Formats: sequence, structure tokens, C-alpha cells
Amino acid sequence: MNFKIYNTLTKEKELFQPLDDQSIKMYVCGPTVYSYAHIGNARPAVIFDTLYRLLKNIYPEVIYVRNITDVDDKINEAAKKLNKPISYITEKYTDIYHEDMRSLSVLSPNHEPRVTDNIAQIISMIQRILDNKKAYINDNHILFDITSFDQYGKLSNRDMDEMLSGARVEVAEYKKTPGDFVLWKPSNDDEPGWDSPWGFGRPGWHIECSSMVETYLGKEIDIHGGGQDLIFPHHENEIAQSCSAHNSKRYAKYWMHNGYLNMEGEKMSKSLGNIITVKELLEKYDGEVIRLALLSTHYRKPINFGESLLEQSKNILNKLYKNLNNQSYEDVVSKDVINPLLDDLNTPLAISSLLKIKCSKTLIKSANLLGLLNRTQEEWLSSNNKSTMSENDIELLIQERDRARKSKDFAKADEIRDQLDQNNVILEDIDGKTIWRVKK
RNA sequence: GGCUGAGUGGCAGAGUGGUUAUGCUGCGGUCUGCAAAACCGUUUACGCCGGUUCAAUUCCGACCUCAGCCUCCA
Repeated sequence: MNFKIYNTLTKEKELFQPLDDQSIKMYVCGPTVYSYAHIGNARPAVIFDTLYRLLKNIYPEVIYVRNITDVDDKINEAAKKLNKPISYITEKYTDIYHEDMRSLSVLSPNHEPRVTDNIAQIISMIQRILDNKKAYINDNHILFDITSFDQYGKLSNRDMDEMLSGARVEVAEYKKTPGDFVLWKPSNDDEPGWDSPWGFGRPGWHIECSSMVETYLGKEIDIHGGGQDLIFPHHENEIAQSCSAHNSKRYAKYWMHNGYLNMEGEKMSKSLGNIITVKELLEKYDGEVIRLALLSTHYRKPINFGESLLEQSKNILNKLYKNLNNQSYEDVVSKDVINPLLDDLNTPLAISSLLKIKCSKTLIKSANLLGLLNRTQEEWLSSNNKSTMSENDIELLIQERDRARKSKDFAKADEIRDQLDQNNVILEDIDGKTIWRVKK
């Protein structure tokens, strides 16, 4: 099995050679639960879910960990605004995230750790980094000393000195080097916090992932994934922390990053007001349509999300479900689908292959690998049944139209068809019989 | 300013040193009372300029445009 992955660390497409081919270990940065997940959050979830499905198809065991970040200043703000406890916010949005992911056919990872359940492990890791003299204490903050880590900047291909000359942000006074980052910071009484050897406080942003990888997967893992925006500083810092705590050279063997998502050609941002949540999209489109839309661009490229992409995806899915009507016995994944996936997860090419598969069972099995065609043809056709008319009324009108057609009163027959059309019902005359379906 | 990525036909989107991607849409046709569905056909594609080559959209170099990152946004 030749599985190739583009590795951000080496900037090359490499042959995937697992640390242990009996058990693959992958970690993906999960959501910060302070608001509804938007479509940009859904992209990595769907992409790495597809990777997870592919790996499970190849290897005997895959351990997939995706965390939930439930300690964050944005959460604190959201809680303060509503005058509710922080747990109210994190629990609410964790539940919504899970619902959204289910709708997009995203499988649950094997572990989904929360920061609040792993504080002891985080403290232990920070202590080890301090013991190894890779961090220092200043003004009640524990800061990682980036000058102590010679690989710093390798993942993001950055030279710290060059970056600093162009820096546009004020540097906190307690930092020795402007690039140093917080491992632990003090909390006020109204902020979430835990007792630690360094006083009441909370972990910095990056340490949680390092700690959870260590706890649930070990010191070194095969694949670490996330959005491109996390390359710097988040992933760069994770490498520095983990290697410094472990006295090791390597943390993740392969780094995979998905491209950005734009809305109708524009960056999705609060200021432009074009952020669209998964929940909003699900009101208008089936989760499978959204999933297909997200997979229709290669994961490393920017995706231009919008109405036309969704409509196109809907058409493709209709076509695929329509193709599920022959009886067949071949029950294997199509080579034309799995081979593109094995080549750095080329989902667009795999999808185009799906459209050529004639054998239903092969089609289902192949599409399932992408998390698609999860329902039967009947279930699909009857979903999104948005006609305002009852089935009985529709049947009666069809009978009336039949009578009109038999008596060659085509004007009346067409009038009835138009009437049904306005109620989203489309008629098809096949072999002397009239069948109807709801517009999708 | 530094870094990273992208630029393919009406749209979406693969791929390739010389031969059809694929899908959607549009147009034409077969079929139909008319439609729908199905099937068939179909329109100049590869940002710009050089270079390498018998041949470049594909390799190399410069340039242009767009997007993003540069301390907590997937």
C-alpha cells in the first residue's frame, strides 16, 4: 500500500511510513467551544475524518484524538456577556459541535479530551519543561524560552530575527525574547483557574495539545493535523514544548494542514459579516451535500465556498443516489477511488471516479470511504420533502391530469402540472405511468 | 518588510513534457401531445514574459495578481 502525504515539515510529498504499522496515531486540533461552529471549522473536521476513514481501511488500528478546548479567554468573555458560568458556554457549544459533526457524517474520534479534565497532566508537563531549563518564570507567568530550542521556526519556515524586525505587535514586558510564549498564566478570581506550584492560574494556549498528545498517544505520533493558520505559532510552539519536555528531537512525523475557506471569494470574517455557521447551512442543505462540497476541493487548496458550490454538490449527490439501482455482487472499494485518496488525499479526483462506477455495491462501499452515500436511495429521495401538498392531494391531481390527457385536453393537463410544479412536485411520465417526486 | 500558498475552458475542479479529465450550466438533437427523466452531440482552457526542448499548460528563471500568516482565528 503506497500512501503518500504532503508533509508541511519537509514541504514534500512523502511516502507514509508509520512508526508502528499495527497502530497509527493521529491528532487533530479541535474546536474552542465558545460559539457555533462555522463552516471554516467544519473543513478540517471533514478532511481529517476522511483521512481517518482511509487509514482505518488500510491499517489494523488507528487511534484518533481530537481535543475540545474549553479553557480560553473567548469563552470567559462569552460567559461574562451572558452572566452565566463558563461551563454553561462550553457544554452548550460542545453539544452543538457534536450535533453538527454528526450531521456531516464525521465519525467520533477515539478520544476527545477536554482541557479541564487534563490540568494535572498539563502542570506536570510544564514542570518538566522548567526542570529542563527551557522555560522561565517572570511576573507570575511561565514562559517558554524559544532561544533554547534550536529547531524553532522549522515547521513554519521562519527566521525569528527577520520576523521580529517586521513585528507589528507590542511585546509584553515579561518576555525575554518577543517570540516567547505563555505556558501558564495567573487567573483573577472571576477567571477559571487551578492551583499549581506557581499559584492560582490557567494554562496558556499551546500547552494543552502537547499534553493531550502525550497523555493519549505518547511522546511521538504519526500524523498531526489542523488548519494552515495553526502552523504558526500554535504548531511551532507545540513542537518546541513537547520536544523540550521529552528531551526528544521529534514530536509528529507528518504534519498535515488544510487550506483556508473563503465565502464567495472573500475571506470569512466577523467584520465582513459573512461568517456562516454549520447550523445555518444545515437548515438549507443536507449534511451530506455540505460534506461533499467541502471535499470537492483538494484539502491543501483554498476552497471557495458558497451557493453555487452547494448547488453543484447537490446535483452530484442526486446523481450518485440515482446510480444506486442495479443489483450487483462486487463488494469492493473501487481502485479508481482509493488510489487518488492514497495520493495525498485527492478527494476531487476520487469524487469524479464515483460518478463513473456502475456497480451499486462498489459505489456504496467506495463512497462510504469518503463518508458519502450513507443512506438508501429511498431515504435520500424522501428526505427534504418540502412540498406543501399532501400526498393524497397530489395523487388526486395526477388522476385528474390523466383523465384530461386521455380526452386530449392538454391545456388542462399542463395547467395541473404547472400547479404541482409550483408546489415543488415534478411529474415524470414513464411507460404510460406517471410518477412524482419532490424537487430537491 | 519577511514568510507561505494560489492563479486551468461560462462555473467548480483534477491532471500531464507531445494523445478525452470529470461534474455543473448553456446550446443543439433523440424521445415526448408538450414536458420531465434518460441518452447523444457541443463551444478557443491552462496569469504575463523569457529560457531549456524537436515539443511546455506541465521543467527553470523573472514578473504580475490574489489570499493568508507574522504571538493565542480552522
